[in-house]
Amino acid sequence: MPKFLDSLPMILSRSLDRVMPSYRRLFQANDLTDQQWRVLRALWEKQHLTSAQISQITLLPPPSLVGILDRLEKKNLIGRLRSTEDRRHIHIIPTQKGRAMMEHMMPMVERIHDDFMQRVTAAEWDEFNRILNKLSEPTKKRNLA
Amino acid sequence: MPKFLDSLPMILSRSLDRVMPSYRRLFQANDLTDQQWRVLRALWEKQHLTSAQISQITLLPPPSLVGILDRLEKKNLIGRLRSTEDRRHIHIIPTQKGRAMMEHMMPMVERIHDDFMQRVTAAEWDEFNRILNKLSEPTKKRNLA
DNA sequence: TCTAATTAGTTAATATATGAATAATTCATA
DNA sequence: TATGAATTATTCATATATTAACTAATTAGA
Repeated sequence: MPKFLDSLPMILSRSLDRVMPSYRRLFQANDLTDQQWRVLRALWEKQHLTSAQISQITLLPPPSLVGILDRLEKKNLIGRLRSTEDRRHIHIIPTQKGRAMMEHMMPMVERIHDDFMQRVTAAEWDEFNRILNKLSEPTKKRNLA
Repeated sequence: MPKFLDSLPMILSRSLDRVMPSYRRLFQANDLTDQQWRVLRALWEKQHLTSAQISQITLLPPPSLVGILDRLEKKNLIGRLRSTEDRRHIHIIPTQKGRAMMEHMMPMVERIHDDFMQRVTAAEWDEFNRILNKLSEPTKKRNLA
C-alpha cells in the first residue's frame, strides 16, 4: 500500500524543501527571490531572451513572469526592449548592474551545486537522472481516461 | 561546467511540473487544489490531526495552511475542534462529506501512483530513493559559511 | 506563585502559481 | 487583401509561499 509520504509528488517536494534553503540564503543575502535569480541565471548563457524563452527555460509560468520581470526591472537589473522585427516579442536584457550581480553570484551558486554533487558519485548522479527521467518523462499518447 | 537546467532544483522542479498534471486533472474534477487534497490525504490515515501535524505531514507552511483549512471548512469537508486539554491545539477532523470525498478519490489517486510506479522496476525505485536521499538529506552540522 | 520562555495558531505584507481571458500583432490563405 | 487562426505578452481572479510579527495558552523555574 503506497504511503502518502512515499508518493512521487511528496518525495520531490520534500527534496526541494531540503535543497532550496542552501541556495535561498545566498539569494536573500543579495535581495533576490528564487524566481528572480532563475531569470538572471537564464540570462547568463544568452545575452537576451524573450519572455516566452525565459518562461520555458526557468519553468516560470508566463503570468508569474510578468511580475518577476517588473520587480527585476524596478531594481534596475534587467531591461525590456520591444523587438522591431516582430513587435509581439519583448527582449529581456540584463543591465550593467544585473550583469555585475550575476558575476558576483555565479561562483557561489556553483559552489553550492558542487557541494550537493559531492554527496554522490558520478555514476549515482547519472543513474538518478536516468530513473527520474523514466519516472517523469512526458508520454506521447495523451491519457484518454 | 554545471548547466542551469541540470542543477538539482531545476531537475526536481521540472519533474514535479511533469508529474503533477496527471494528479491535478483528478483534483480539479473534484473541485480541489493540490494542497487541499494533501490535507484530506493526510487525514486518510489518522482521524484527527492538529494543524501543526498536518503542516509537518503535508509540507504545507502553517500560514498557508490557515487559508487552505478555511476553504476546506467552507466547502464543509473538514471541521475545526479546539482541544479541551490544551486549548492551543485545534483538531482538524474530516466531515461526513469530506470522508466521502476521500473514499471516492483514493482509488483513482492510487491508480495514478501505480501508473507512475510501473515505469520503473522496484530496484530502480529503491535506488532512486536512496540516491535522492543522499542528495537532499539534511546535514547535522549547519553551514558555517 | 509569579514572571520569562515556549508553543500553536494566526495575521500581515509581499511574491508567486494557476487557469481563463484579452489586446496587439503576425500569419495563413482564400 | 481582407479575414480568421495563431502567437506574445499581458491582465484578472483566486489560491498558495515566504518571512516576520503577534496573540493566547501553557510550561519552566526562581
